[in-house]
Amino acid sequence: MRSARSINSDRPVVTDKREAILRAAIRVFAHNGYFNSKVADIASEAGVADGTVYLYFKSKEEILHSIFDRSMEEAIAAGRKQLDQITDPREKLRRIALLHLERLGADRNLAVVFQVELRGSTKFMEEFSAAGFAEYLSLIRSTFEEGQHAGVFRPELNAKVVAKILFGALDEMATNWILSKRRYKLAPMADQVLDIFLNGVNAR
Amino acid sequence: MRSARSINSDRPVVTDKREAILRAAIRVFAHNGYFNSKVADIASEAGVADGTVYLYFKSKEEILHSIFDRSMEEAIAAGRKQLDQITDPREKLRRIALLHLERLGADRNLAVVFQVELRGSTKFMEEFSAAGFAEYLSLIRSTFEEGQHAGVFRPELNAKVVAKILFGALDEMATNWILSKRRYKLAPMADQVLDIFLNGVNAR
DNA sequence: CGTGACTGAGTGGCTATTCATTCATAAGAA
DNA sequence: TTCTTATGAATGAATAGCCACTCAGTCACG
Repeated sequence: MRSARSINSDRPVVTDKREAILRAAIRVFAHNGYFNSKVADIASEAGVADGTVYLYFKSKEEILHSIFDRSMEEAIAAGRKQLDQITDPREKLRRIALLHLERLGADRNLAVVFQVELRGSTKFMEEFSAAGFAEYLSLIRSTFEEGQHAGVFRPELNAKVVAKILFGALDEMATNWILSKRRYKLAPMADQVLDIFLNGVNAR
Repeated sequence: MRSARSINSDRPVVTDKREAILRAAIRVFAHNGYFNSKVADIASEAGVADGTVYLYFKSKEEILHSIFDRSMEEAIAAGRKQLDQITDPREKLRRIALLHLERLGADRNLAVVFQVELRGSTKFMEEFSAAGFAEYLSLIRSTFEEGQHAGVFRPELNAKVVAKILFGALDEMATNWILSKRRYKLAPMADQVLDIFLNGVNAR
């Protein structure tokens, strides 16, 4: 067995083993929690030796970072692309909410890492907050502000607060979905949230 | 120096050292995170020896549990008491939201433990979820249902989902407040949340 | 052969928990 | 009051176990 290489690359192509380790880590973190997960567990879940993990990642912590960075990047890129097609701010927010819950609903393990493991320390929270969450929140906020200018949302509302409310509501849907024993589809909750939310912020 | 004893008690009064350790733990957990906190740190912060911690708590984990249990108990008791005085469901929800944010806003360290450290593992989440969070969510839900029966809230809404939305919004206010560098009062956010929320769920 | 990806046993550092010992105070005796 | 003994809260050094990370060696391939 050998790892794939791209032509003209002087380093191992990052896709093969690296990807396997990342996927394994998501599963292991989701099951045991970040702090209770051993690097050895991740390695064996990925079908590689302990040491191999360190050929692709500097530390256990970097694995968690990579999971977050990659997923967030994907999500935001996918989001922006879809939003370009839409002009109505209400419809944009609906799409954001739907994408949010669809993405988490599609991979329970990833959702656990996002909803639970990434929240487990202020250190992570602050780092991640700086990176992705803040950008995401501000995407919601600016969309809302568009709507205010367009006259479809109540102009006296504080857009920052509104963004947090919507985000918080969606976030709670996701967390509850993870913790619930009962299995149901997450994505459809988006409409219920939006129904109430839009009713609350619509200009009358 | 001696530990306080209640009259006719054959065991050390639990308030003195135990309380000191609990308070110290809140500070230490808030600063370093649960998993990065050493029992020795808690002991020294509390001004006792390492071993003393184990005279009052079975394990490090039990300390975290105790923090949660005691705070949650206090909060729910205080909440129920205030709610008894109110009949209008809208006003009840407003009071719940206010109490929620006032309590967290009053003690930043405790808030960090609640918003961040307690979320750090599915294990904790599930245990705590079973105990206190679920009860809290259902308090919100049943209050909302009262309002539906009284005809002040839209009857077609799913009360469970509505409860999660309100909780999620408040929860996000608290988390953001903790992570924010800027200092502002948390409690007043309750009104902004309720404004939008009630607008969203009011029967027209 | 040469290369370098891969291996996995071993190391070092760390820390939750234990327990033999100390000592302040209470209780009893004179 | 003063001395003696008993009690158990408090201590903190020592233990025991864990686990992230390293590195000397293997091996498949070109």
